[in-house]
Amino acid sequence: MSEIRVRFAPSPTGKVHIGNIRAAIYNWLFARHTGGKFLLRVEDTDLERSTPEAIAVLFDCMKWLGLDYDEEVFYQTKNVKRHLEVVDQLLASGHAYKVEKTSRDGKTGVVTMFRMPKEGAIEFDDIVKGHMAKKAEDIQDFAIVRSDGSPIFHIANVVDDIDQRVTHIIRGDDHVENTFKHICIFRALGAPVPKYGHLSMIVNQQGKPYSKRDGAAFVGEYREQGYLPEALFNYLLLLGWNPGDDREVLTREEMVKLFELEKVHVTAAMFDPKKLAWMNGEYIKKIPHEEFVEEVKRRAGSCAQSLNVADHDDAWWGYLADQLQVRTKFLNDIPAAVRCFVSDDFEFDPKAVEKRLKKPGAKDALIEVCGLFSKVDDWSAPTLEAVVKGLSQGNGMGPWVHPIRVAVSGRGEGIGLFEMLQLLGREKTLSRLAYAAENLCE
RNA sequence: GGCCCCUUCGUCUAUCGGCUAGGACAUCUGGUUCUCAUCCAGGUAAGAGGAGUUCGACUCUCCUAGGGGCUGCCA
Repeated sequence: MSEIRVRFAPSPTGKVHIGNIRAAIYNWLFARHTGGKFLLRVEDTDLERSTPEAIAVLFDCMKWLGLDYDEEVFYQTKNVKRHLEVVDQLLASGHAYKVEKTSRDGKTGVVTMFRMPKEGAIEFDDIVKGHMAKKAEDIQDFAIVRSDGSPIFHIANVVDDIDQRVTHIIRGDDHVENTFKHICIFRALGAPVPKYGHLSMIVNQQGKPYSKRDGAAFVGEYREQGYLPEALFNYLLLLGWNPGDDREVLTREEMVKLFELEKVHVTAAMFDPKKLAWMNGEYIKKIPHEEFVEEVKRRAGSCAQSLNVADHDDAWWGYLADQLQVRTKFLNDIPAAVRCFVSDDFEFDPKAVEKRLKKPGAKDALIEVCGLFSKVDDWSAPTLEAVVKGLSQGNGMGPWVHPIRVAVSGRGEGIGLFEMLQLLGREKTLSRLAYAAENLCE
């Protein structure tokens, strides 16, 4: 048996759909698991939409997800001559014929049709869907060359698969009906018929096929929203496959080792943004410390133009990142969370102000801690906590903690308060407490 | 309309004739805690419906219902 060769064959439209990229993931995993080759074919015959930019977006998405391919990229447009040669072959052998047809939009012209067998059944064993059979009489002859002389998908696809020596075709469910036709072309050409595996669709929360109207349907949008490629990859993989045990968060190595196309589900799976979000959080927690620190620095820069990363030392950034990491669900949440640390220009959440500062006693509490804090020599979280603990006398620090938090950060939630104060430093803390007591309390 | 495919908690799924139907997300309750988050403990929640085969069916067969795909000079 020769080596396994699979391909991902998208039309570059500038957007990479998640259903499509899942097919790429399954192809990639199948190739890596079996030690075969994962090929990329760009079906760029639609000259309107397949621009260099669109192709760049495709490459970018694949790189982002770590879908590396083997061999040279195969461009369908470069194989048109071959497609037409094969059509001549089919014409000569009687498997194809020309006929004058009128298209739906009323144009009349001569197209080349593939002649389907008129009796018997076409059968194949789909790796995911099982045995498939269809009576030949139920399938009409179909066009393979347009009246303008350009080859149509069916012939181009089959010829390219032959030329790329593809052994397994793993693609979307919407191609099952085409498979019966394609098998007939392979046979007419005397070429070996590849094995097929058809993947179910991903549906939205209404149970309908996922479309661009359902919010994030394109890979690029997840990237912009701060999802990690590993999380998207893992989530998409789980939509229709599982390792057979209770593991869900898997390393790339485990995925490659455990993936089996035979275990891919036949049923459509509903896309659940909540579970993806959870998984993203899981992956964020797993980011190595140093890497997360860099991520925080980078994102912090986007919320404070005047920020000079060097204003703080590595220990400071490391401490902040540690506090943040466990609470971060999306990388895009980072700027808002760090804003009060790197800039004095931050928003006060009206609800938090209402709830914590506009309350009787809040002003006095702030003034009181402000006085005590100003006398602290050792400006560290434990010391500051001891100060507030002393004030509360064991009755709960809430009356002090909440107003302080809102006063210094503008928000009702965030990292531990005393860690926050330590990071802010004495000067910022005291001036913000004084400002809030004076201007925001009643 | 015709042809093909599918149907377990709200969602993703385990189960390959023995099930007190398991896990995860979501949700709810409680614990830890200065908030949020994390973490820990626990709860609610499922075999579309109907026949049959069988000692026994979620697992096999058939029918019905519901859902999806295809039915182009799109891919």
